[in-house]
Amino acid sequence: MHSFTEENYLKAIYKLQEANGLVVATSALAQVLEVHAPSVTDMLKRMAGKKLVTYQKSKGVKLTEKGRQVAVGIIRNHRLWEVFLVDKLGYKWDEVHDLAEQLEHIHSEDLTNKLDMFLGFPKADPHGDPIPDANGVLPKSKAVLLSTLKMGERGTFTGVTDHTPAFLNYLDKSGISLGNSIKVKAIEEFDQTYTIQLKDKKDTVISYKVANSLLVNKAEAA
Amino acid sequence: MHSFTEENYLKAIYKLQEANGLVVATSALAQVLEVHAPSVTDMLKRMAGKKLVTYQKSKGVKLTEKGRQVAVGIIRNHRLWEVFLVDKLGYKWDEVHDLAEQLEHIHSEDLTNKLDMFLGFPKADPHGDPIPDANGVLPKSKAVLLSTLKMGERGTFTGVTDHTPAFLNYLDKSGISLGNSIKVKAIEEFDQTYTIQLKDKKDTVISYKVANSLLVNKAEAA
DNA sequence: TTAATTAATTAGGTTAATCTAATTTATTTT
DNA sequence: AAAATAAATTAGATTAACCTAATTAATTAA
Repeated sequence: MHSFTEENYLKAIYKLQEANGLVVATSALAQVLEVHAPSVTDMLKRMAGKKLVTYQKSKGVKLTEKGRQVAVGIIRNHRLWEVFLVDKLGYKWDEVHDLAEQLEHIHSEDLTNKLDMFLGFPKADPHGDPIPDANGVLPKSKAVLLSTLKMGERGTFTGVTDHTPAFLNYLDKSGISLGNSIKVKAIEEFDQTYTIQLKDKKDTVISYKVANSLLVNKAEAA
Repeated sequence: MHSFTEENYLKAIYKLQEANGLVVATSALAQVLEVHAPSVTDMLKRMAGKKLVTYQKSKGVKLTEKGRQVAVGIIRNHRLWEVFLVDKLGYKWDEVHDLAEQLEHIHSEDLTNKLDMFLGFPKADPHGDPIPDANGVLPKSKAVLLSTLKMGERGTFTGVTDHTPAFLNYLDKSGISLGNSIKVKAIEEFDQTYTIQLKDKKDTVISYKVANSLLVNKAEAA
């Protein structure tokens, strides 16, 4: 079995690879894992020895297929436990991340699958992030940033790109919840402030920063 | 926070203290933790430094109050997770131990308490072992071994002292389940084999070994 | 394209948790 | 009580995961 540390490296590499391209830099890993660069170099060598990553000196790392499987498995665990915490235990969506960081390392495929069933095979976690299936397949999402919509366009709010409690709380406070349909009423040219209309609600003004952190499934043009 | 290793030592010391008396021997710990004696000596010194145990060279260890609190907290976690696994995920009582050994180390009192509530504040785990409350108080049980009952006496089966899957499976196979009322119909003098009557069932013959691994709440004499 | 800057690696250490082999301390047995 | 046995400790190593300081490699700027 893999250590928690290895699993955290794998997850971090996976996420950086998704976000920024093929190869991941030592410094990027050091930053997200909150360790110093030489520790990363060290660890990557060990992980390369276990065929979890391909590592080329001073060139960065990539996951091997084996590494990707492990990484996706952990993400699956994480997101399922988040659903459990919110749906079953009554946690709020901004409270579950740290607990899920612990729970994701429980080693049992069987438990994961039983949990999945218990939760009713959810397709996304409380933040709208897709849950990989038992084979490690992630549903391809067609969601786009709200900030890419033009005047008059509509969509359904399906996820966030900023997972900080601060941002999630802001959304709660503003009455913006997953599943809401949103229409762009106006975009201020000067500072790209968005005026949006939430289903059955009066218009709300959000900053570009916010619009750029919300994922929506764009409604088909009528 | 304490490491998983420390927590496992604390739990082991707690259980040995309960079972065998005040002070726990290095060798006993080495055996249950499946490590070698010098590792135990080493660890005990470090734990004594953290005031989790009182350790006297060559004299054995005891938990401090602080150590006891941590140990009982872990046992609380363990047993609550076992209830979760059986009641919510559909595991059998002989399958949950190893998973609970992992889950017990999730660090969050709040999670433990929310889980407790979600499960309906169970008083015992699937094997009948009592669950400590949020203050670390364990309900005192008056259960006795079935092997201490005399001819004609009755009781309710409330727990086991042998938690091995093999034994638990044997009980399943024999139709002996937690909560069953049991009456001693006969005790064979020669080998102490018990003939017992299960509620609504025909008589069953069990060995002394089995009778000595079953806990019952003795019925008051009418 | 050389110089300056930034990123990554090597070298050498630390800590927790383990090990084996050797020694010391306790407990039994004669 | 001395000898034999068993239990515990010390001594010295190992491994994973981290660190700082020094060096080398890669990138960017002049």
